[in-house]
Amino acid sequence: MPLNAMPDAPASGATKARILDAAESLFMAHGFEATSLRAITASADVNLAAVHYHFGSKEELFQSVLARRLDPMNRARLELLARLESEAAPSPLPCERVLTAFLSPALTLARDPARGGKDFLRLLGRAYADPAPFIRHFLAEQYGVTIARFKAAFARALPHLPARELSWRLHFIMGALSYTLAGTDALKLIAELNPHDTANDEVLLRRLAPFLLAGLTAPLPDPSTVTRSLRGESARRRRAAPAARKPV
Amino acid sequence: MPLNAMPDAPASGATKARILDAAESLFMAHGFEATSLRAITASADVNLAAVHYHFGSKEELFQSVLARRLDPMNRARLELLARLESEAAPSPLPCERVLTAFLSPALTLARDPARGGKDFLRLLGRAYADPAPFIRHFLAEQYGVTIARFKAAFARALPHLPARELSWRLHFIMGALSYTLAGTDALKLIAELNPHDTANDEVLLRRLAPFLLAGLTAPLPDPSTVTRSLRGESARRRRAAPAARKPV
DNA sequence: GTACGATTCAAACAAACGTTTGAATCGTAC
DNA sequence: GTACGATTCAAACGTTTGTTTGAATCGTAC
Repeated sequence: MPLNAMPDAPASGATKARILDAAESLFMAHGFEATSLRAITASADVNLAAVHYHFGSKEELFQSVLARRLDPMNRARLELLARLESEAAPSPLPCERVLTAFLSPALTLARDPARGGKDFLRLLGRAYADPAPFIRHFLAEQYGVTIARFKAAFARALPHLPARELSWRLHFIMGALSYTLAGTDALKLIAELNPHDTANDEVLLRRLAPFLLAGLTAPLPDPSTVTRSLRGESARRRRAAPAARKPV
Repeated sequence: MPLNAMPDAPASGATKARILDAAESLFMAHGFEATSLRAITASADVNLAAVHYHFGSKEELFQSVLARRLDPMNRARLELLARLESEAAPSPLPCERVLTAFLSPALTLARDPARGGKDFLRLLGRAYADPAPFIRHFLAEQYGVTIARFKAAFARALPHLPARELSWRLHFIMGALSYTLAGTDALKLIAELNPHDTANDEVLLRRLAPFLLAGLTAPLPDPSTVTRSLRGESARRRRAAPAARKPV
């Protein structure tokens, strides 16, 4: 009898893939430490030892879960950036299009080739905030060249921006992006974001992009602007010369 | 012999505080799940059972660690906002000063009353991304009124911005802030941010504020702007009508 | 059918976990 | 000094953890 090529057969050779799917979902929901291998293998309906047979350890499983989708996403980012740059040549690619090249592959992934796209992005958002060395090393290796490439593209688009300022702003962008992707129900903290919005990642990124672009192209900070009113001497100055305030 | 009031005595009544300090540091470094009570009590040099005697459980200890600094910080935020608003009355408080009222107490905390200020902010950044129910419930209760209050202040400063758009942008702000505060060495991913920068939180927030302000006051998103080039038809349009691009 | 590498399985491993217990100790009021 | 509540302590509780083992099973080539 033909045992192979059955679409929903649990005993097919897809044990490895089923472990990856279950692990992705559970790691996303509870984090790396709080997810046990027994919970994963039970959810995937495979034997406990299968994880070590196919992946070697829990940490390697986690890295495989990330790499399965991160790898193609970063490749798509680099390819899209190269394509847009060659189209715009010889003039440098404008800032908002570099940003598009960075965000849109994430959007495509969120819209889910196969299943788990959104779960994965939330997992990725969590991984960014995890200080575990094996996670940080993995992300650094996986993201290093991509970030460097985009940083160079942004530097060309924003020649007036000092390199260190650009580094910080890319850091802020990664923060807003990963936090948004992590999509904890901290949303409910803020307000009446209806379920429609949270479900539609395209709407989400269409709102995120202008926000990030504005921050990226913001004027350079003025040393006296932000921390001025914090020491308690703002009352008199505020009333005396309100027009002296900088239009940040 | 006078056993009390010794500054560095390990046997003083400060057992509870020593547990809080050690827990704050270790929770920051390894997260909630990956930090064991045995590691905490060993670091604090107290008996293992002291945690349950003084706090009841590991989860309640975690909440106490957060509340010890979050409570005063949010109170300072609300008081500063009220002070600035009353100074600006009857005109509404401008956007950048509402943002200042939100950020500067975090800066003050980072500059460390006593010790552990920076460790705590990194811990808080991690907690934002943690989906554990008891953490989310705690943060929602702790932050609910503060966020609502600031949202109202921002709404007065930005009357043209739809309420839902404002909610999203506050969400992005929380993301960039918490990710920055979490301060994982993802910094090293991006670039040559020298140690001086990462050590100086004032510099950090002075760079974060203009970024966030620009995003907050960005023009409303244009439906066709962001996702346009993502489908693959951008080449012809880009060359044909470059002037049609919106100056987002 | 027989042999063999790849895979799955039930069972057990030692270690670490959060939590509980009950006695020992401390500080203070009588 | 005696009594008492608050606190500390060593030890053990039962569970769960990641990992390992060795035999059973499968799929395929001879």
